[in-house]
Amino acid sequence: MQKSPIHPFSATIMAWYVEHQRELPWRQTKDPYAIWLSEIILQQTRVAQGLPYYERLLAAFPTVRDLAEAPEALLLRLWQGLGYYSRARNLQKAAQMVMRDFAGDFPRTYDEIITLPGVGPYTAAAIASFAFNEAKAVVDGNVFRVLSRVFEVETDIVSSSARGVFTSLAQSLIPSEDPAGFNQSIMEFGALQCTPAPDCSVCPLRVSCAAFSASRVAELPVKSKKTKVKEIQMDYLVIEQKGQLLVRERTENGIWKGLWEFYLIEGSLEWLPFPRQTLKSPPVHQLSHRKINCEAWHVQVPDNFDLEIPAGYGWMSPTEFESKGKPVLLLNLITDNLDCPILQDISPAYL
DNA sequence: AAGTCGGGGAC
DNA sequence: GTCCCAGACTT
Repeated sequence: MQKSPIHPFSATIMAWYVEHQRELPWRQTKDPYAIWLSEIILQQTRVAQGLPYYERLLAAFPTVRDLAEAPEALLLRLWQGLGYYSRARNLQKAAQMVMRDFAGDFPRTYDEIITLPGVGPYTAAAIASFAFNEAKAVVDGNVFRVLSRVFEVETDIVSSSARGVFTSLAQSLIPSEDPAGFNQSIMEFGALQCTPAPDCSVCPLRVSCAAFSASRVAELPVKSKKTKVKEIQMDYLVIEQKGQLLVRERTENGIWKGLWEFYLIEGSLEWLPFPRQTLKSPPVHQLSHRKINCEAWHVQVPDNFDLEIPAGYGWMSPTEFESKGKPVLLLNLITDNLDCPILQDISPAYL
């Protein structure tokens, strides 16, 4: 088998990487479990935001067995504040699959790794290359940006064909000698040098970058879609009786599944004949796909009143509620109303 | 192919 | 305000 010479692009970014790489903990290990954990955390998440979660989760669950056997509620509490909570649920499903289907030994090939829930083409390529040096090119947001500019690829990165186009290109550039180094290099290059608004004056690819030569750096990559934001209302009653709170787990599919919340007002609340004290409303909770307006009230139910418990809800002590994962919206609600005594007993800390 | 799913940082 | 981040899953 003939060894193809390394492409100038690959040589340049890999040399750049040697000089400019950040020291990140998941780059110091070959443990596929730790690498997998880091990749799930970093999906659609900046390094700075994910880093403390990686340290904390790896300390709490040092092995895939520890993760597989953990209570899901604990995992979601540790994931609190990171968002995309299905990542955490899939993470544990995958850990249990590794224990059951792979005898506790993390799968070693791209084709096996991608069968794990929560692991798609990007993550499987990342794990296979970083942990096992399999020559599978990663394609993430950084790779779209770098390759679209350097080679002036105008394929809309939102289109269904984009992944195939960019994967083929990246795969043609990956050197068989060091797939892991190439993958790390191109992503780090996109994260630090070829950023959305780059400083091309210090770029080592300046002379060979097609977009720079054509003064089209700002136009690439092409991305057509713009997500529209729906505005919704979520009002809460902090219902208290005998030092307990009326709360529930969000079990339905959708936003915040697996997290816990106070009594959510969906329609009218005529069923509750008690005075309410207005709580300070958190500012508008802005998500990438939702704009959530929130109002909240505190209700003290007399000890001797036999309240009819709404379906799905139950009484819980503030201490136990603290141990559950909660949306940041609720953490903000708690933080903003610490003059309400029962809310003082719920630590609003993320970590 | 389009929609859903969080939260936050950079500009 | 806009963009997008080491994307994957559902419909």
